[in-house]
Amino acid sequence: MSLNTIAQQLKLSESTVSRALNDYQDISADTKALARKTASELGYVPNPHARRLASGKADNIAYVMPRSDGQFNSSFLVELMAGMAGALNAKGWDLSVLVPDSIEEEIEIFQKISRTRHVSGLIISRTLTHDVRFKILHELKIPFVSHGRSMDSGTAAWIDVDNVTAFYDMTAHFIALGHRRIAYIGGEESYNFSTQRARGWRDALVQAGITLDPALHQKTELSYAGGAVAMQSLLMLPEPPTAVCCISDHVAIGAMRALRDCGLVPGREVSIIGYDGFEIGNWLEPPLSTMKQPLHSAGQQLVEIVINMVENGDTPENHQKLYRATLVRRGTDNPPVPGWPKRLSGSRQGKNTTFGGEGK
Amino acid sequence: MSLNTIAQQLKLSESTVSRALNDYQDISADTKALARKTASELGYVPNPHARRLASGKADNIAYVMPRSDGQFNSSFLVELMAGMAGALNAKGWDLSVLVPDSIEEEIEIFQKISRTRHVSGLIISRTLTHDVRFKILHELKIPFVSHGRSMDSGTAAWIDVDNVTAFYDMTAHFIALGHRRIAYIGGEESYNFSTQRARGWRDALVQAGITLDPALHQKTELSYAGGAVAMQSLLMLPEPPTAVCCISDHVAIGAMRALRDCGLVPGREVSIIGYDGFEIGNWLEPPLSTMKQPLHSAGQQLVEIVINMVENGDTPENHQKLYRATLVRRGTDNPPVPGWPKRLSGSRQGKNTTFGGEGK
DNA sequence: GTACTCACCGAAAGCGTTTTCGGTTGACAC
DNA sequence: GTGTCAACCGAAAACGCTTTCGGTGAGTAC
Repeated sequence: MSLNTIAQQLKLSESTVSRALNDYQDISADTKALARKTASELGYVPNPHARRLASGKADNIAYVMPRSDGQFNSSFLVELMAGMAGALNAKGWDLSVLVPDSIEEEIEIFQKISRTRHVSGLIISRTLTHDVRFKILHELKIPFVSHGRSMDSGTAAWIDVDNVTAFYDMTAHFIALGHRRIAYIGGEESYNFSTQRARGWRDALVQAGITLDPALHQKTELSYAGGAVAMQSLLMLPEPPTAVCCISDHVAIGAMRALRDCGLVPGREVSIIGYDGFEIGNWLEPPLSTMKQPLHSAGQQLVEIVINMVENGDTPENHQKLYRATLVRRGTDNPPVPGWPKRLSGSRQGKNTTFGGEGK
Repeated sequence: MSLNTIAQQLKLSESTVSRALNDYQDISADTKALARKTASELGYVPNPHARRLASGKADNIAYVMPRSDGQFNSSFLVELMAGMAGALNAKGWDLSVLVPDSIEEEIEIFQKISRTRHVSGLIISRTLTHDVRFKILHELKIPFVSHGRSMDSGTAAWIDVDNVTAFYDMTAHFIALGHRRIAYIGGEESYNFSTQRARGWRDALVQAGITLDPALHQKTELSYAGGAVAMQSLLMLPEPPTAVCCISDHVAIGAMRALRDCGLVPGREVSIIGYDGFEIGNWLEPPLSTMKQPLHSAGQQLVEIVINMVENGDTPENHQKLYRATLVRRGTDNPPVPGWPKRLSGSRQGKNTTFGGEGK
């Protein structure tokens, strides 16, 4: 079941069979056909380790799975990875995953890869606003593409959803519905997408001539609980918002809970739009409006980019692509209602003021 | 940066250095120390391909990711994979993922692995009641462990949650609350866990001397929409149930929606318990009661088992382990209320009778 | 007939390890 | 002094493939 087997059977040399199978130019068409035929008859599959050792190519790419830091629920990962695996499989490459515990460990892994080259390309995600990984990977000369930009992504390859436009659109949609007092619940500035989304929101308000109220910009933990806390703060304001842009569906779901706990109905007194397009939102009461991004194809594109960089030496800078998220209207985006806002602060109406439940 | 480099620097032979680094018995302690020291000074990392080619060992394991067939939302995968990656990393092994499109492709991959041995062990999941993979992997002599049992899992290695007991406990809990008319929403019998969970439900009812009503056993698609449809059918019964055991949190969430659409409150007229322990359930209205299983440690155990089988040749049969799911009471499990059940069939109260939304 | 080209193939040198097998020491016993 | 034995190390053969380089033979040109 090695090259040798085929070579003997065909009375050819190993090298000829090897080149025939790899479609070299200096092998006759007849020989190629013959080699391929007997190879498939014998069920020959080249030994990947030998191949990789000899060629110096690893033929696989690794995806750096975001650390589960409690900040994110990453159910979108599965779809993304399915996209990657599909595209890789078409090439016969492997997908391996790395789950570093800390940024230090992550960097160690990078250094190891750069030494042994046992991984030909890398996909990173969850980029920080300032992200050292771009510099490090560049220096180590490891081909990589990022899912998400960064201040440091410079000439690197990346694909990213257009966060600014997405939140601009979301906010503009609220404005078109008649809202004027529109809040934004986001996360720490360390995450790049967080600042971008805030910018989209701000731009739309400015564009519409609405004066910015800093109190309407909430920064919170990116979790259910974080969304709930932030919404609670908003409701305690002298003049609460009539619409809220949420950085993620999870935050939005937490915010919905805070509304209900104050006796309000999400999408009536206070409209809400989330972000991620999770299917679950469609099964809430009322169904959560959201922005959806195409994850499966994003996964595919990511690997295609890395493969191009590895095989053809493509310039990373030529692979920077922004794609667009689309609004999915469900039940929580509606025109403002009369009689709201009214002042809630002082009169604690919440039936439940602690959030987080049994948590994880 | 190869063995050779170290050998020259130390004026030793490559083979000596190799054995020193691999802790062979026939190398003096001094030499070992020396080799290790300069290896780490030079930042030497052995080339995995060469190592694997020479040793014939792959030092990695692959996880067969369930096909995304729309039947499942697999947000639990991330936690499971994080557990695997952590345990593997401790050993210096790699984790790769396979995402076959069909069972045929999956089997092809298995055969390829058995030929090239480029994967030393396998983890499969989402086992079917009758699952050919057990036989195939056994014949191909690929070390593997399954997350979930099957009728065919026989002497294979597996770890699994005790589905029967979990649903027995769930049902018994309902009975203790005073319910007598308890339904079960499950999936096709082809999934093994589906039949097991149904059995737990049935056993508890029989044990309590409650006569089984076949109409209370709903089989549906394992999705939000499936849960909604099944619950709707239950509500149309001459005598609807007062409590429902759901095979998954997703199904339970769909069922909650169907209840609300009929003007009912989940956990009041009809109690509901789901399964999976998803964090999201805590943020629904009312919060969904559920059963929780420890996924992170399951991932760890899975890889530990495979590694033991690969390295020590452990007998698979000695690695069969059942762990227990625990009830998480939140808001949807309550005693029955007076005035219910009442007959709904005929008087269509649903404000929304189509389910699925824009979903996929 | 010589020279040159071109298409095709084989020989052989890697790739960086592991692992077997044998050989060289020195110590110790008799 | 010979033999024995253990401790330690080196030589060299794998592992299965890729890739360079050179060589053969047929064809074409003159």
